[in-house]
Amino acid sequence: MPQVTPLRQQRTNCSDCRLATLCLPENLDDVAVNDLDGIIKRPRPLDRGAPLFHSGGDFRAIYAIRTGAVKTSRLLPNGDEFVSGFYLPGEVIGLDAINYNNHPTTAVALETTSVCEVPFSDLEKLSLNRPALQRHMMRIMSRELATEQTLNQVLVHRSAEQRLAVVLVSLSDRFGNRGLSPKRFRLPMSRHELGNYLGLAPETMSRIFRRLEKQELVCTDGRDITLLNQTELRLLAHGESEVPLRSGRA
Amino acid sequence: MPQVTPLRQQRTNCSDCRLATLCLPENLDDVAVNDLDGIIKRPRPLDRGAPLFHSGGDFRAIYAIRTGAVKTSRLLPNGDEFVSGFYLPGEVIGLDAINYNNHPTTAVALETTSVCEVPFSDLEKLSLNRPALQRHMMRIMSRELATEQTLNQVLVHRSAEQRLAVVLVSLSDRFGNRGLSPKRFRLPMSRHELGNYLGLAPETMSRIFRRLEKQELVCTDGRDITLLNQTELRLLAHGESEVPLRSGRA
DNA sequence: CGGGTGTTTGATGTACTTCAATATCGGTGG
DNA sequence: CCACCGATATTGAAGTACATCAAACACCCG
Repeated sequence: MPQVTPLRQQRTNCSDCRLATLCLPENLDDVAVNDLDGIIKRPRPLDRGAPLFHSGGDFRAIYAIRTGAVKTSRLLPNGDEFVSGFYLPGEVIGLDAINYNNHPTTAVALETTSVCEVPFSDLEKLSLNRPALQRHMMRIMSRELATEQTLNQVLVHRSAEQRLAVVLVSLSDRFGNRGLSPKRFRLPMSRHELGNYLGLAPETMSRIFRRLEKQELVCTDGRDITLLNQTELRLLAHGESEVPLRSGRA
Repeated sequence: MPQVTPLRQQRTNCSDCRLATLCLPENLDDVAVNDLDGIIKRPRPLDRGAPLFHSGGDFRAIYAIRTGAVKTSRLLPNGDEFVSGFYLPGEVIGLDAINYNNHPTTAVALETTSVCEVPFSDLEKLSLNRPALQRHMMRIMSRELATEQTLNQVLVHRSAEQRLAVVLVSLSDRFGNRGLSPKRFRLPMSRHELGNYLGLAPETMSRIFRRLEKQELVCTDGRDITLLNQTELRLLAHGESEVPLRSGRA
């Protein structure tokens, strides 16, 4: 597109994107990157609360987040919402829709969010001739799978305090990998949403946060979080602290 | 291999396998099936308790179960075991190892079990030229991902009774799809293992089973299960019963 | 027929939920 | 800029589902 690029849309191709190391396979050659770039759409940013796709909606594309944050959730017939994930820049959503050809979850922007839209049929065709790309797709999905399994076990076998420690550490790592501070960050989601994700009541969230503060592990100011003692927080998250596990015996 | 096949090893290729509809993509032509068949190894059956692979072990292959049952679990440094999944004939394990190139879980046979071993590097090469196969791999992983997410929400947001209902229904469906009775089946795992998987103490498992029996939903005799009222059990499992959810409010 | 494992049952404890009320934040308009 | 409002967060008191402890019981394979 040899035309004037609006100021807002700098960095609209993969080769310039500073998230490329997270998004793209390492050993993808320039030609392949260009091909990939060719199929990617970059829709205008979503406002806070705007849906990226709806539960039950047709599956057409997967999405890589460029800026902002997204939550995915399932809506039950009775109106209950179950939050299933939070996604940050460089992360990919929609992979769980490939099999049934429609999205099991609804994805909503938690703040102003811009994404790369990758039409899946194009991606499939492209990856047929690109070993690196095919492998990358499998790796992303495999990683997601392993993460989800780990999460499962955390949620099932660990106390509220440990669950919260786990997400805080996870967010810290993810912010860190994106060049932001792993010590101080702002939660993109409400306590309510975070609690829902962890299977905890908002009141419990509040109490647990206060408990972590009393232990001088974290310091909170609304959604702003400061990790005061990462080492100890990680021990807590990994269940290697003195605190016993829930249902920990064998 | 034009040589005499031992009696035990009947049905040693994909085209004859009655699980092919579960295992293989629908629109894979005969040539492709033969190629696939060429890379698959069929090791001798595993005895009850024998490991298929170990946590931390090198990732070389994924495995499709032919007969028997397998459980996967993570072992914590302190000796605790977290059961992460149960797998039946036609199901594939090891996909979570692709990304980090080693297995996050240990897989153990719950009864005498035979598997198809699919070396992953061969599979990758093969699927480069086979759109149907590449798509199939993605679909399997996508399905696994969606399943895992659903499970997450079940475990986090639902009561012990509903969790048990969910696995029973799941097992019923899976046995049904494999040509076995969806009403009567034998659990391949102990109550302890099932409880661990669901995040429940064995004592709780026992009590919940008795509760389901009192409600005339199921009938148990050790590991033998009979589903007496599938409709109601499914309602319970899907949270549409009168029984309230745990932490159900939005 | 024993002993180890897996299951059941009861009594007690507790982590988390739920309910209810108050406090704080973030935005909007006077 | 402050007043106001709804949404979000906090705090306390009471209830409950499940874990834990302890002991009896069934089962299976030697």
